[in-house]
Amino acid sequence: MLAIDKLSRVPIYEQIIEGVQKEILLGLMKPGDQLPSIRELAVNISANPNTVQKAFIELERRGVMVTSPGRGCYVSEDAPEILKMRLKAKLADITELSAELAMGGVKEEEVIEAVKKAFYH
Amino acid sequence: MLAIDKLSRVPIYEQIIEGVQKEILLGLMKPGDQLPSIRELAVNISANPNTVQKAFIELERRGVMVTSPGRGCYVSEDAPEILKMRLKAKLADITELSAELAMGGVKEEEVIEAVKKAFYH
Amino acid sequence: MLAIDKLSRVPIYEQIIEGVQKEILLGLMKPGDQLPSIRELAVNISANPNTVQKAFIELERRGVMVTSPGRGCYVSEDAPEILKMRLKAKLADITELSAELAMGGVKEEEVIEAVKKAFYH
Amino acid sequence: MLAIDKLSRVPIYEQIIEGVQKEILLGLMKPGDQLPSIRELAVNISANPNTVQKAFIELERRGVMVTSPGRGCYVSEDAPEILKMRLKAKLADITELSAELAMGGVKEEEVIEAVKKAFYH
DNA sequence: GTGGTCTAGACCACA
DNA sequence: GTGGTCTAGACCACT
Repeated sequence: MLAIDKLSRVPIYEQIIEGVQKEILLGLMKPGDQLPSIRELAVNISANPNTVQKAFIELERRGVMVTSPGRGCYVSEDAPEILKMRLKAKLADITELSAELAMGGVKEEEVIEAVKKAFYH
Repeated sequence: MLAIDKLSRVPIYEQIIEGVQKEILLGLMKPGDQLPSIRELAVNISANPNTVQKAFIELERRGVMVTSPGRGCYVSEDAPEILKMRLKAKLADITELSAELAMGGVKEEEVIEAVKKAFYH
Repeated sequence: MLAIDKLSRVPIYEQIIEGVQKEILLGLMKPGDQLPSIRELAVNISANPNTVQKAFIELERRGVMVTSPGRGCYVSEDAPEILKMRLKAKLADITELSAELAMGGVKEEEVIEAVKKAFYH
Repeated sequence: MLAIDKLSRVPIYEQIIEGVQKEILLGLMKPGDQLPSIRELAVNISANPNTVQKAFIELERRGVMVTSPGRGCYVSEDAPEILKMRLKAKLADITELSAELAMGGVKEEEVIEAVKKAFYH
């Protein structure tokens, strides 16, 4: 069940996207699994079906799910691979953030420390 | 001179804030230095004065600049220190991003590698 | 045996129609041949009988098959001829698509090349 | 001014996409040009702003336009090139359609004739 | 039941 | 003024 924070500045539809992707990455959902229907999920998180659909459209665009009108939405075969690729692309964000910190005089050790905190936790 | 990308999705006023802070962090502007006037800067980057003012108000709120009504805006004495504090707070972002990568199976070494790229570059 | 892609955005009933017509055009089914029963086909492609029936109704409407209540469905005598007529109507689609390409500056030779690829292949 | 057929089975938002792309391909709109605002266009074609936005989101995803929140939407620099690439990709559709016709016994000359009709018209 | 499209109308942040 | 998000509720085609 997705955790949605309606007060967050992060749009609901993005939270849905992140939530679904996380479930797949964690193996809670596997390729071929059927996702909850748009209406059902909308009720569950008390959001509007249009908002859920917006998230699903983006997930399909990313190749993470396939939707078959009239039948439902399914986790795509390539979903895990695609998501791992997307994650690796985020390493560039780490580099960018680090560069910003480096520019401001933060020591390399401090940054690496911050990274390790995530892994030994 | 600030580099503003008008087609970016990053709000212009944020780009101004970031730009000014960067100049201070790099030592291009020092405490006591006078900033360009709102109208002057607005013309330079062909933006709306209201937009520039919004950025200046936020910079003052952060304690990075002080406004002396009728005389202009100046980099505050504590600006460099304040900005370095703000930077360190971003270490939490690094940890958060790393945790996300860790969850997806990215190896710690890969993340540290990405950090080092920023420092040995 | 019909090949149905349940994840396709093409409605299943259309896939059935296309599949049957293709078999007739290829001569795999001839006028007078009996088609599988609705229930049988539904089981074979694991689809809903209603879906199969919808396809059969349309095939009958097109004059490609005839239903003999209680005895089954058969390929009509005129099926091959009717299907060839329908195919020729698709030449208009080719013209329309070509016009679109022409408008965008694609050379006539390139389009003809694309056509030949289908015939010398 | 875009021509929208509300009775068409083609969704309005797709008609908008096609219409905008056509204007760019024909050179009626050039890179850097500002598109009508979502609300303005919605009024012009008497459609809902949400519908127009759906079209614009897709156009941006294709790299044909860039949108700058608060400022408006602009034809991207690469728009003409991108659209020409997309057109060439449609040559595959021509081949596919031709293959279907070939399978049904349509002569190559007839298909080429249909292509020429689009160019000598 | 499912997803796909559309309308009407609201509120927000940004320029 | 602009675009971005969201809700409520409708109608359609497909299964």
